[in-house]
Amino acid sequence: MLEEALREIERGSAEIIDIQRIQKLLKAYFDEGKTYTVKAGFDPTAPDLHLGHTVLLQKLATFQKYGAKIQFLIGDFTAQIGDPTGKSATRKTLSAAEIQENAKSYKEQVFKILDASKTEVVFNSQWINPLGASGMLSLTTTYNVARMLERDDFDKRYKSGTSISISEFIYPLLQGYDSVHLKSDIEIGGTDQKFNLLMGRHLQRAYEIGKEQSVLMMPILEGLDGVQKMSKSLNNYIGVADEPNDMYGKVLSVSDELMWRYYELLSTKTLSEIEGLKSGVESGSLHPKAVKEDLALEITARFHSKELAKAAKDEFEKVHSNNQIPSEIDEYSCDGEIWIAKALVDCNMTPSTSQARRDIKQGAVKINQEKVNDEQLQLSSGEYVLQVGKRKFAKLRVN
RNA sequence: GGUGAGAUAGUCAAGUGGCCAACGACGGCGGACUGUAAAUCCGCUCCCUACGGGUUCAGAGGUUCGACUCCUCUUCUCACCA
Repeated sequence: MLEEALREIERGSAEIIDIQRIQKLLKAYFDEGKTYTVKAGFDPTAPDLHLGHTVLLQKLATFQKYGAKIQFLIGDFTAQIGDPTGKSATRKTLSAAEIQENAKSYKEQVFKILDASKTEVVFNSQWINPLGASGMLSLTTTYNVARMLERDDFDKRYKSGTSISISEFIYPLLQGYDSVHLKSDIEIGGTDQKFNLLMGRHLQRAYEIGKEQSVLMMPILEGLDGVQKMSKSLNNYIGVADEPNDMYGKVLSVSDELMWRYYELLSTKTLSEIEGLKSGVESGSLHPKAVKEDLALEITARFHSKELAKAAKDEFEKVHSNNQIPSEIDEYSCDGEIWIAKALVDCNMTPSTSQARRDIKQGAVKINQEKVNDEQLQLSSGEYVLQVGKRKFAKLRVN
């Protein structure tokens, strides 16, 4: 049991510092039912979660299974500074109102994964504000500028003469101080957070609270392309708020290789179950597509519901396996005869008539399931189902 | 503050007077093959009812029959020096 718990906790992690302590905590839980705390900090700047963010949440959920109390920290104070990690320029500050708003939507999304009864949501302004100038001052005596500048990002900016605000030096200290205040046993975060996470250990020692948190770092999740990190700006993400059909389709579109990565980091299946699936696929007794469908179902169901996930699966099969028209498609109408290329633009299916012509030339355009060959085609009055490529559909009524 | 280099389509990056709507790579889109996979192969990739026309190569002027290519100024980026 302890063995298995450890395996699940280590699962997918990039680096763990002081694993022995985690072992001890787990042992105390299994032997005596003692709980412990796991802290994870979230920046309330970006409340639009995608699956990349849920990797951490998933890990927290695993900890919850094995006796952890989660300290879900919303860095409302620190967000006013902005984490300098990986940034090449000083960041803008957010207003208090914006932070509150973001924090709220955070909470709404997060409890789809975490067990609310074992989670304490805390805001670090609660203890940082009372710290006062003197508290802040004594915090700054625990570290020095030379070591701060060892950090890669600071180092680069320092050498190139780019501005580093003093407040940015404060950021890691405050994040570390959170661990002091919360007396966290473990803190988890992304690999990019290593410096900040270690600061927690340093400060816990400096403040002599009698423990030093273990640190568990999770890797950055790859996006749909399987290469770059999942992010909104690269448009290779699966959003937590995505529609069931989109979500299901996106999961199914990842490569087989990436599927295993997603299983490891996103699925609630146990490691041994996943091993079973893997050997099933290798031996040929399981079709990779079926395994991927299960993953897509699981993920869609988590953020929506079992029923909606099943419906998304059915819809998907209808459209893609059986080449039928989706049940819900956008409808448009226009007056009078219309040129096909113009119609495609008007229905938001192509960005320009030039593109529309190219698509027609390449045989990508269908009307009522029939391929269009004539670029000059005029649509007279009637109802048409337009299709470009495999996935773009629209219904057009010409009056 | 001084000197030098540079700014080209979504990104990177060729082109240094006409052959340039601009090589190539990546990305994206489409087609074939499939499991809407991946890999692979092929095509497309500024706009316009188009064998033609229009607007593009940081911005503004200028030279020229003709400029992405030459000159001037402006803005921004980078490197070296101080």
